[in-house]
Amino acid sequence: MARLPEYLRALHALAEAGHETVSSEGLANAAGVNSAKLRKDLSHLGSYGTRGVGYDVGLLVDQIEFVLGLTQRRAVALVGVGNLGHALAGYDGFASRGFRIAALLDADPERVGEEINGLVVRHIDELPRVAAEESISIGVIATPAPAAQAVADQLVAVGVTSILNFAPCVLSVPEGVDVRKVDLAIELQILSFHEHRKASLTALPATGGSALTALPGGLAATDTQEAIGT
Amino acid sequence: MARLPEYLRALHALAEAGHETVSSEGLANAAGVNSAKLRKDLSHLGSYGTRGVGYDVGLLVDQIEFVLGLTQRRAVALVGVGNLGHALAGYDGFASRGFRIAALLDADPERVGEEINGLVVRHIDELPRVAAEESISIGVIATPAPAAQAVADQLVAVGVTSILNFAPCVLSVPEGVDVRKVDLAIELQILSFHEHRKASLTALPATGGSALTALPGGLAATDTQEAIGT
DNA sequence: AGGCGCTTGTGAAGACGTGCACAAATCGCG
DNA sequence: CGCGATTTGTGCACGTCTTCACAAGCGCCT
Repeated sequence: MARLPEYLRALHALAEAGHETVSSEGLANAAGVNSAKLRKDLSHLGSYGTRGVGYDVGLLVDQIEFVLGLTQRRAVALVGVGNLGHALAGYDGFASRGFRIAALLDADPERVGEEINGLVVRHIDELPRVAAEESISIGVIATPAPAAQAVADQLVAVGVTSILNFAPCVLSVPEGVDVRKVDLAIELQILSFHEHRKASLTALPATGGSALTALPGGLAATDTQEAIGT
Repeated sequence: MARLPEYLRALHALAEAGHETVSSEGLANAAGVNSAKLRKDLSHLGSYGTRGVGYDVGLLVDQIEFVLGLTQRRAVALVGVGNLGHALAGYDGFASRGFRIAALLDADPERVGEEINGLVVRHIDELPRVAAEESISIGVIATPAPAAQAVADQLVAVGVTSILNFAPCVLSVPEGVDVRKVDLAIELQILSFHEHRKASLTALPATGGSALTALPGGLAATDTQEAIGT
């Protein structure tokens, strides 16, 4: 499930806070989900808590890390060392969550040779050699949109089967290759949609507004963290 | 819907390519979704294409931009000018997609006064004044996790009702405030999960592996762009 | 040993999203 | 004017996800 990493993060936080065990209710709160949902998710893993007590934090961490394939530290190749790529290369959240940036690549000769965080930027054409040196398990694309498809093709060609795409475009990849997309502008636009909806609702509480604003009330973007607590 | 921004991006690309109209099939391909789903989404907007012809690209762009509330250029306050925040401040994708970064804020006095992309970093305590000057409609949190909740509270206090959170933690906000979360490490972990699953499957095609790896086959992360095209 | 409170795991019901398949509608051409 | 090609809009069925509610199990206290 896509929620497992969230549970894992919450569990790490709980472990650091000194908790040995945690109830489904407690973990659900920390992860921002329903407790029943959490229990069902965990039961799908075959993970056993103990009734009347809760889940063993350390054990659960190990189990989830295993399921997520984090027992090995995965090597990541980052392509595109522009604005965003630069930030990603310096983001220490990767290292602390089970990943190792193994290579920085860019097509711009101007950028090749630059050192970021102890890693030297290499030219994208060296990708085959890089892949031979390191066992790249995930490719991250942080290039401009027009270059993204070509980069994806190159990554696939050297055997990468998981790609995280920050470029605002859809990638075409062979079957068996997984692509996840993160588009910062889209996130903002979804928020903008909610803002617009909220504004229309408060401005025209009775009429309901024009046909366009009078969308079904339940029209909500998925994955939005609704209001929690106070 | 969360897919509207994706449609919008595809439409802009089509418009630049010179297309006047587009069929649901064509737009669906460009946006990476099923054509039936696209038609249903568009019909929920009350948007009318013409049968036998398709959708008018320009008209559809206007409609979606209106629904998303992009007719006005929304002001964004970015809090946390660290690694990631710095990149976001310099990301031109925001400006070109309907947003304007109106303020850069940070708690570190060291960073206050720094100029990024023509904007000066101000101290977070100036947030009320900033909010009075500009009509902030969205707040972006790019701080370390421990600071995120406090920042969120401050944003809410000055009337911000939409927050994009890059910090790896869940935020607690009052009802009526929307929070979207983007966690780069989680995206990688989801890919790692797929990698692990694929590896287990090919390694042990018959046995199915241990109880933990033998997850229901349909256990897939949502929002993943499955293989498309060749 | 027995009972009580607490927590997990799960069955069932409902909501929701997805995709097929087809009727209705429009355009172009003879 | 009529017909065929094409494409939208949508009813329907299906699978998935979510949530409630409760039985089963565990530990602690007496």
